[in-house]
Amino acid sequence: MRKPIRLLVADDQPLILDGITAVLKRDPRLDIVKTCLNGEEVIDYFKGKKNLPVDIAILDINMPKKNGLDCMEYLSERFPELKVIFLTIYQEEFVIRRMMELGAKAFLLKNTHSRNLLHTIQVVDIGFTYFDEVEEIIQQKKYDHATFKISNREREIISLIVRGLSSPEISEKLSLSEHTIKTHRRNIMKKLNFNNSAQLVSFAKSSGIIPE
Amino acid sequence: MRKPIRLLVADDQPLILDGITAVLKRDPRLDIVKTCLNGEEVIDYFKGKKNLPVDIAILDINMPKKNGLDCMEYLSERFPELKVIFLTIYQEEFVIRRMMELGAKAFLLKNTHSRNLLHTIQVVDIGFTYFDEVEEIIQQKKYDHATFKISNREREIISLIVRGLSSPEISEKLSLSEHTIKTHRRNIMKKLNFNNSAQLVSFAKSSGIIPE
DNA sequence: ACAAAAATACTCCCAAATTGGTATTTCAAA
DNA sequence: TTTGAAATACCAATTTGGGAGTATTTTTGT
Repeated sequence: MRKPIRLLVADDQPLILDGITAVLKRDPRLDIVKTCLNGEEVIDYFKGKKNLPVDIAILDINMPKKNGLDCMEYLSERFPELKVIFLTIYQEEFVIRRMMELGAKAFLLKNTHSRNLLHTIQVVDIGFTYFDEVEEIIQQKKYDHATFKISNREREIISLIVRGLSSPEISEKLSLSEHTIKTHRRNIMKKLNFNNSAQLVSFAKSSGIIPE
Repeated sequence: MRKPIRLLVADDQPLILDGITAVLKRDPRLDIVKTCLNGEEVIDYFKGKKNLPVDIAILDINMPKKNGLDCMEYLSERFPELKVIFLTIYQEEFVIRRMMELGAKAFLLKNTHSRNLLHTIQVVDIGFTYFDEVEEIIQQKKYDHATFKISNREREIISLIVRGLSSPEISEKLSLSEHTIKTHRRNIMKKLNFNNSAQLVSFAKSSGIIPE
């Protein structure tokens, strides 16, 4: 018999991690070597390992501490042979681009069926790639390239707006002039092509562009 | 041996539904009678049934078609003996209040461990209730009775705000005076205790109070 | 070292949102 | 049937947000 495929699975929700693990355990060709609840755990696991301890890492993108993309960035330097499959509920273009840039082997939306996950693992193991719905996602996106040209400061301000802070409150919190915040807001609105903050918050919430 | 506990499980993400099901199947005292991917499926399953077909329904709150709360509202009229356990990633006071109002037997955050879910099922089966972290959630926000008294019209307006419409646009769309919209907005903000619409949108998006 | 991008900060103007008060009509429940 | 809630609509005051223009400093990439 072939050697089983060694897997690492990371998801920040224990129940879901347990669930995915339970599904995978039903397949005897798979060996779940390690499960992690956040990105730091993933990195810690690989730290100090001389040889590649798993064949495939299945990573949730949105995780506390370090997200899945950050993990992969770190890991693929040290272990270029490691194959990574991403799992996420979000389908944002900038995330997909980043993921492909990093050399991910597969991408699955969380609303997939478990047989798809099992199938993808097999396919990736023998060297293929699989990107679920990615073409549709990239095509149907109306936001232009500006979307992922949001700067870190802008992202930070979006995050505070989403958390319900007003401009005066943001300027207070960041120790900046209220004028500066207004400029940032204006630039954000222009880049993303919105006319009011409700649209911005709505977008930010559904897209996952904002951490947490 | 005791009769197994008959379960219905509903979650809109197939992988997670599969995962939860796989976890539950490991316990021989449990019998997963039916799984559903949305609220309509749940209701359809009960429709036409004379006798209660399951003992406990485990419902995700945020589901397309009909959400978990709507499901329970419908089901508990016809099957008051049905025990409902809610699963959600959100912990909005509004939702919890509504859930308790409807007579839910338990509430679990999705970041719980699977052993908690198994334990909760046992506990609920013998007639107890279990509300995960609910006291903390409710305590830290002083409850204003108005919270879940958002009217249908108000809900409709929240929905339009979330979709990015301004007050003039809403008044246009609903053929109402702009004054009326302003009054509704004021009442909404007061009832939910928010100071700006970003907070409202953020809340609406997270809590799932708005049917998409 | 230099050019480009990001971050900072100011001007002015207007539209929209927020907060307060008041009042009428409609409708369902007690 | 009457009470109360919901939906409608107005007036007024203030704050915040959105749009346009400009400019300086700081950081980043080549």
